[in-house]
Amino acid sequence: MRKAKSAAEILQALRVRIAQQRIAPGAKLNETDLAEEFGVSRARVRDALGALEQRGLVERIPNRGAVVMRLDLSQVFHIYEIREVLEGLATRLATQNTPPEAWKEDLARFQGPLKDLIARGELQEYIEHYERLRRKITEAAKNPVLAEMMDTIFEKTQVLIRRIIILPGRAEVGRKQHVAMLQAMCKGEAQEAENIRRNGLRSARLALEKYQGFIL
Amino acid sequence: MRKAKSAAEILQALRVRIAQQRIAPGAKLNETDLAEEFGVSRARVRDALGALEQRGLVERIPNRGAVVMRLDLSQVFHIYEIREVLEGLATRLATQNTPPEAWKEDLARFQGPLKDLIARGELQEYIEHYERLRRKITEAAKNPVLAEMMDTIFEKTQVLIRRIIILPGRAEVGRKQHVAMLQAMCKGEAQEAENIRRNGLRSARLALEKYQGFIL
DNA sequence: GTTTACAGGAATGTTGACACTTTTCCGGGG
DNA sequence: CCCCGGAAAAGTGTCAACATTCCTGTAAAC
Repeated sequence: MRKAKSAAEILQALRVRIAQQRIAPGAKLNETDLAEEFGVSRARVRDALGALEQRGLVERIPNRGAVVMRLDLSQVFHIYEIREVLEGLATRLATQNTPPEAWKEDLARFQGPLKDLIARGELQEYIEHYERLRRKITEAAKNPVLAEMMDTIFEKTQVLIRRIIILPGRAEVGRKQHVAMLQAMCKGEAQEAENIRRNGLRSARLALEKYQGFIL
Repeated sequence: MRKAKSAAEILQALRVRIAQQRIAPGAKLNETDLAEEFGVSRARVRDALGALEQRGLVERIPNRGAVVMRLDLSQVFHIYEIREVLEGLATRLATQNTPPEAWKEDLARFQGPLKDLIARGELQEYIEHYERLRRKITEAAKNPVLAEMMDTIFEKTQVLIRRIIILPGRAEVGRKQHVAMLQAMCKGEAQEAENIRRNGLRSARLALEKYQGFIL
């Protein structure tokens, strides 16, 4: 029984657990157990579960409790179609709002060190750099509503990144696309950067489609 | 005290009330009153308020209750930036998923009768046709996740449509853009339709920017 | 051996009461 | 007249107990 936490903290804790698959898809969330673990009353846990339900991370079946949402393939494609346009928009806005020099160091990182990382198969570290750039772009877009939407939709498929990136040649393809995108951003070509980002996510979706049997 | 309703029904009822501004922005939602009105316990109302909070329709201030979210101008622009790409995507998907003939009758309606409607100032009826087409496109896109997102983001600015449409010449401009979009859809040119829809929403945003003093 | 009925247990849904915070109202003082 | 306590009222946050539903295991019947 840990220290008592607020409802928001419980929500956040469960979000990362689900994103990291520390709770498996389809697993049941026991209200009583969670209440005891977090040191709060069941009502608080229920609030958090309600929020998770609204975010589409769990499904609540009447009288049977909350289970972690299990996403089927079609849903994943739907999400990737949306990510295509949302992240494209974020890229364009970030390019427009930021002086081009700001992306120089990111470009250098993706051209040099990260290439070696991928070659050596250090994918976990590569993922961390990828997510860092993604956050930087999201913030630079300066659109809180967009940031919120991207978060809620991204966390649904976060678990898939690790599986996509190990597909044959996929990591290197993604890196090259990021280099091209960052080059456009360094030149201040917002529209071009948006197009590149969109194409990048579309190719990721197509790779998913091709290898779907190996992923789900 | 009406008939007892489920939590989902209360949520829906409050959603439409807020969308129609039957509850003014900034107004406080009294839990006890709502519970009595809907004939349910306060806990149910609290669940519904929690859902509204997650959707960004109300803001909950500790120990002071839930107030209807009051959207400032910057937020409106942020939302329109997102609508631009989301509705553009929906238009492209709808065009790809549907035989071109399906849009013929909509095109005819926007070319003929609706032009007269606008000329006669029957804006309310025009809005209804507009929203009907919008729903049809959303469904034809066959992407439930996208539909859900468009709904949640659209309902935040729904109240503004009536104010934008009365701007000088705005209704007619919007109609012409819809005609152009539907012509592209009738020819099966999905990419072109997406671009037209995006430009249409951008021009609406610019009109908002220009006349912001008259609207908020 | 399989199936069905039933009882016990476990988990969720619901309610009402209680504690705490904020607001309001009233009276006194400056 | 205005302003400042302070107590009462109203409203929200929290909790624990109760009701209901669902799952499990056992035993009997076919």
